[in-house]
Amino acid sequence: MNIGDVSERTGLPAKTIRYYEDIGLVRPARDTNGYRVFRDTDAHKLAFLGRARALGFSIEDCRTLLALYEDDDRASADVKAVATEHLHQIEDKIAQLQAMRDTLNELVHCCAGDNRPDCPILKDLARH
Amino acid sequence: MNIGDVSERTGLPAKTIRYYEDIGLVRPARDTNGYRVFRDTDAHKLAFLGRARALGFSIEDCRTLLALYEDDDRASADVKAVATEHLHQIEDKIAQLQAMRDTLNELVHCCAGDNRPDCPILKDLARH
DNA sequence: CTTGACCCTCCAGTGACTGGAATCCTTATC
DNA sequence: GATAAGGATTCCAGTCACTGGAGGGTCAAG
Repeated sequence: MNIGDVSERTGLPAKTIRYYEDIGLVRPARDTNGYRVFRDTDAHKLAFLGRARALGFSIEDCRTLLALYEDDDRASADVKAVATEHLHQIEDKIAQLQAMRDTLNELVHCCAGDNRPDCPILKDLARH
Repeated sequence: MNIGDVSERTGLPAKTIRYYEDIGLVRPARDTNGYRVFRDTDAHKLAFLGRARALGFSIEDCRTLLALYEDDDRASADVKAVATEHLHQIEDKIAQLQAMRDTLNELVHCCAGDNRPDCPILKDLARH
């Protein structure tokens, strides 16, 4: 499989796949012409990475998760710890964003949005 | 006012304030010794920026908002447009994160988290 | 033999800072 | 006057996870 095929299969851009090789997440073989050759296991790993990234895991988390995935002697507790920590971070982020949204929502609703200069949004930002 | 004073007043790190000068958001005067000299209007602008950033506005949005703030002939509609667009982006982001959270939450709850290797989180990431 | 679709590497840029090195200025104390 | 602490300066590099682009090699079809 060339990089284009595996890109289509996994939905990851070829650039991203090359980058993942660069940082050691996958190690595809090479053809005599220098092209990367991906086996099914490589494609599988990349799909795994794509899904982990889609869940918001950092690259380093992905590296850890991949290592755990390939370790038959892993403890599921280790996987759960990574996921739980990540879950907490997501929850924090959601709370932050919701606070922003609530404030913004109120400000936007208070603003007439016409051609006059008077604006409660700016007033709030500039509050003395 | 030196950078340290304005940093304390606004809560922005000195590094950040220098960076904001670098990208042209503020233009403090200079003392004969080369030190930045911040007037009240500079401190005020920086506080404005700090609050806009805290609401998640991008630097470019902040630049726009600051320009609108300083333009007595602004139309509040222009401010509202920036804020509304940003609000939509935040709402999208929240929805994304909530979807991640829901998936992760379920996976985490399904995982025993013991010393056995069997793990539904990895199973989901690796789904064939 | 040419065309177009692939593939390769390498370098630079993104956003919004942040850390660190090396140096200079000010203020207080001895 | 020396010294030390604390604060100021500049400049360079790094963060994260890619992404874009230049410049060039390879392959299959017509």
